[in-house]
Amino acid sequence: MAKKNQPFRHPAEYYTNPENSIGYLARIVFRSFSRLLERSTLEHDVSAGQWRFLRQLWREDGITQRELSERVGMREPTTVVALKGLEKAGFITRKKTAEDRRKTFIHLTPHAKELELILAPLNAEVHKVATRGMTNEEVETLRVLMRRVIANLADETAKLPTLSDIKA
Amino acid sequence: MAKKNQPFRHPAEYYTNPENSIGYLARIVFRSFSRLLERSTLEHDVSAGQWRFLRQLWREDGITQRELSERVGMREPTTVVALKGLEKAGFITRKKTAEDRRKTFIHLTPHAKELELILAPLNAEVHKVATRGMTNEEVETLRVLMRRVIANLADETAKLPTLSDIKA
DNA sequence: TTCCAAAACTTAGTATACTAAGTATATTGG
DNA sequence: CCAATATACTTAGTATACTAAGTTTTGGAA
Repeated sequence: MAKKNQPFRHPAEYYTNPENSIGYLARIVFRSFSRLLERSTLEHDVSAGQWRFLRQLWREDGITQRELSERVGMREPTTVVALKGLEKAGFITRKKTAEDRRKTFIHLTPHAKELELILAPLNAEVHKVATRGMTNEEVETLRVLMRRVIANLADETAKLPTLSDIKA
Repeated sequence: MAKKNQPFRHPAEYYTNPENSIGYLARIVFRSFSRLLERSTLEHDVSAGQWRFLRQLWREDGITQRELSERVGMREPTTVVALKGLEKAGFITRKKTAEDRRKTFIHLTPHAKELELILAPLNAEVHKVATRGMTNEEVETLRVLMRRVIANLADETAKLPTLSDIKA
């Protein structure tokens, strides 16, 4: 990092105040959002973690585990564990084909499909609460800026080798 | 929620696209940020989780566990576990006083104090990467909007009883 | 055709974070 | 004063998420 000698936006001390740190603020937004959402979804026996995978499957049913991982933004071992739980709870089934026996396709059960009508509005409710008092423009600005931060960090992460790459 | 009949900002389907969800975007920002930061801090044997507590202690040394939990935005059991690790690693010491024997005060070791000079700039670096191509105004707007979302969610969470409160 | 590399998933081990319920100490109301 | 409540922390159990290192299957190059 910092190969070019660009000036820092602020001195390092500035970020010791968590309220100034994008990372800290994002964590609190995420956890608060998740906690509130889970209060509603748990009444339908769906945890916040499960909800994240169901949301994607409502959009695209029958994709592979790897595709699902990418869309949800989780690593594959996380997906393996989550799918075990979803399968056990009767929300999904896993199917193998002769075409490519490495792949596992994930399908929603009828029950899980029905849940969309109940659970999707609960998410919209939390969104409404989270953005109370904000204009549509402000909400869209927030999204746009977060996406830019995500893109910036993804670029940098792709650039840098991991610790294990270095050791190898 | 939704006691007043305010209109929804968008239909529920809108949020099935993760890219439109504040919660999803905040999670990805948080994890990307955390991952990149940890790459640097791990070289000094500090994990991302430990870093969060150290950052607060650099600001306020000698506070109680409860105060530390609040400032860092974690629940107390999380703090207990984190402090065990920090103590074992030689970053903090815990002190009891006769004044109030319930309280535990957390103090940085000299080594941990020295680390601030090394680790604080690493955080500033990640911040620089995360906000690359953004103006100071945009960065400040992002912070302000995230703080508003946090305040909105905190209000709502305080209002609602938890599941266990209902059962009690 | 066979061997090597890549792709898809799993397993193992760990860190982070929570809720619920417990212990010990302090404070407060009757 | 003392019982009830509140405060501060801990323990137990679980969910979420990761990295590193497997296994199995496929595809491609020699």
